[in-house]
Amino acid sequence: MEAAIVKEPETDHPCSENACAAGVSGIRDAVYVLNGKWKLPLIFTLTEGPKRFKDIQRSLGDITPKILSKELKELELNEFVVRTVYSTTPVTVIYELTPYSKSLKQVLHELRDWGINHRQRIVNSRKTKQ
Amino acid sequence: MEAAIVKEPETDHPCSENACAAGVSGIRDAVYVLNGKWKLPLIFTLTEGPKRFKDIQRSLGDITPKILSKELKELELNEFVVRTVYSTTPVTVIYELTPYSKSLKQVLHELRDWGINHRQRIVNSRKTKQ
DNA sequence: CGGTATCCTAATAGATACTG
DNA sequence: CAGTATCTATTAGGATACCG
Repeated sequence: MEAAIVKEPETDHPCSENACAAGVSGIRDAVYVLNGKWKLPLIFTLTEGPKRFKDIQRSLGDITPKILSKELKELELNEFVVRTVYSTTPVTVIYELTPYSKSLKQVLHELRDWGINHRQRIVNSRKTKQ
Repeated sequence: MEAAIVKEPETDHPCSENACAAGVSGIRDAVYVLNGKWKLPLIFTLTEGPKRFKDIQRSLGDITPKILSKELKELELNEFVVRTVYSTTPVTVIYELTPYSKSLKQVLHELRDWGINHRQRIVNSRKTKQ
């Protein structure tokens, strides 16, 4: 993930015949840039508006500064996030989504709804089991 | 990921105040079960219909049998996939999506479209840069 | 074909402490 | 506040070989 923005799009998953290719590799390309436990939640929380480092940390609950820092850098590299420094004392740093990252709106929306639903399903299934 | 189906839904990401919680934790719950490089592509390829182990492997391009086996087991545990064995010689094993996994249809659709688009964006940006 | 077994690397992630 | 440094544990993922 050192320079994902110029990473060769994976043209080399030799799909069985022909039709399957586009779909599977579309998904793979998406998963590739949105990898890991934190990127999607992080982008999602920034859809609520620009936030400071510490605020993002609080929103995500239990991410350590080291990981958050790394994730933010990757998102910057891939042009999802912009970082702005204000020379207050102490400095204020604001992270916000780029216009491009708005293209993820539908994905995030669907994923969030599905996740909420899925959790509910698990909770229910445990109730009926006992 | 040993028994994700009974894993405690993560109620413990102490969101800053109130409104942010539902969204972020919805996303986190979704990412939690759909984790890793392969689950989404794997589910996607099965939306094309039931497939055999080897066929799935080919569809995904470069997944090793060990990883594929592990991923399929996790998807079975979480009730996304059903495994059926037919007593031919040699045996035929078919994997297919459960009705529940159809609930991921919109997610997969959006993600695939986004991925295709994202790849195109990168290709274009490289052209204009040179 | 449908997997396991073994070995291995690299990425992920967290704890804790510290700095400008 | 906004991170970095260090150190460590866990996991993901891959190579290769093999088995029924």
